[in-house]
Amino acid sequence: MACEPDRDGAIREVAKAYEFIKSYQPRLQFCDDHQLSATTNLAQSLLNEALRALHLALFVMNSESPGSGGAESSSRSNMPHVFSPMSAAGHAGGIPTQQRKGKRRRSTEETSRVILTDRPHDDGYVWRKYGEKKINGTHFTRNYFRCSYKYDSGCQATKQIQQQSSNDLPMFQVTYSSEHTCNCTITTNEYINADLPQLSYRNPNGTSSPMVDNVIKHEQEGLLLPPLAEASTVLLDSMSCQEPLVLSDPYNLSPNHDGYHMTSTNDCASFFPCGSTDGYIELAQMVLPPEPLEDNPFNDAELDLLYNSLIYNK
DNA sequence: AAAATTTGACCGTC
DNA sequence: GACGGTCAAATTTT
Repeated sequence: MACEPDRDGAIREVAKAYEFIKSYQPRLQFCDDHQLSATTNLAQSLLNEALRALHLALFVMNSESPGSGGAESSSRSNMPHVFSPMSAAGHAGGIPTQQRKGKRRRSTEETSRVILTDRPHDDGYVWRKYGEKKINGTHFTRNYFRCSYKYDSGCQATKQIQQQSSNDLPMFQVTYSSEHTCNCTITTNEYINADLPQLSYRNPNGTSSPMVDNVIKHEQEGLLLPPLAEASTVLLDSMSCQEPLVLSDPYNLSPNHDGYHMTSTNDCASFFPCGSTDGYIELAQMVLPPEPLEDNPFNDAELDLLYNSLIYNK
């Protein structure tokens, strides 16, 4: 893939930022819950989010390295993160001529979007699982979902969930195909109470565990983490191999007439253009503090380095 | 009993 | 023939 000319250098920079933040994080953990100031809380949240984002970035970048020998690298079907509607499903360019059992491969005209997330169900729609397959060259099965209102509203939206890693925070590649025509989104509360499709994930030790989205589990257990520290999603440009965007949890993927837009529950968000041109996503919000933090362990240059590492992989 | 999931079979594409 | 997306009967869950 034709990305950065110096990939190893970029990986080193991200790894450096990761280690830098990691080393400074304990400085913000001296306060107990009662002493936790808003500033420290925000800083801790930012650190958590930055660590998670950098971890994700490293994961993606290492996975993309040709011949890197990463844990997930293997044969053709376990392709790196060059997610393209053309290549992801091995399209042949023909529209299926029959509606019989077993019809497959979608046409090239059909829209698909690919994201990398640790919360594959958190998209505001109700899905029903209709299949599961062991895919060649991958360690995990691929799960197939259709819109629950397929037969009520004729909605043709489907998605595939493929676990990508078996880390403590398992990551999933989610491929959406076809747009929803059902207008059947659910609210956050409805989502929390909804029956979610069953999806298990593999732990590092190889055992299988039920997959429960973090936000649901935390709310059910009464454990509310700082909102910025919940989870991350990487939106992968499906056409141009642009750098992935790392999004923090307050962002919701919600449908609009064009597909999806991102909304934020955080007031101190800024808008940053994203280079994607395929209509998949054109604008991303990057959370920034409203003003310099007191006791901020980073100087401006370091923050610039972190920011550039996150956004541009510089 | 109804709804949801599982799983083997089917079938188009490569 | 291999692969993988979908179907649908069987099974499980609610």
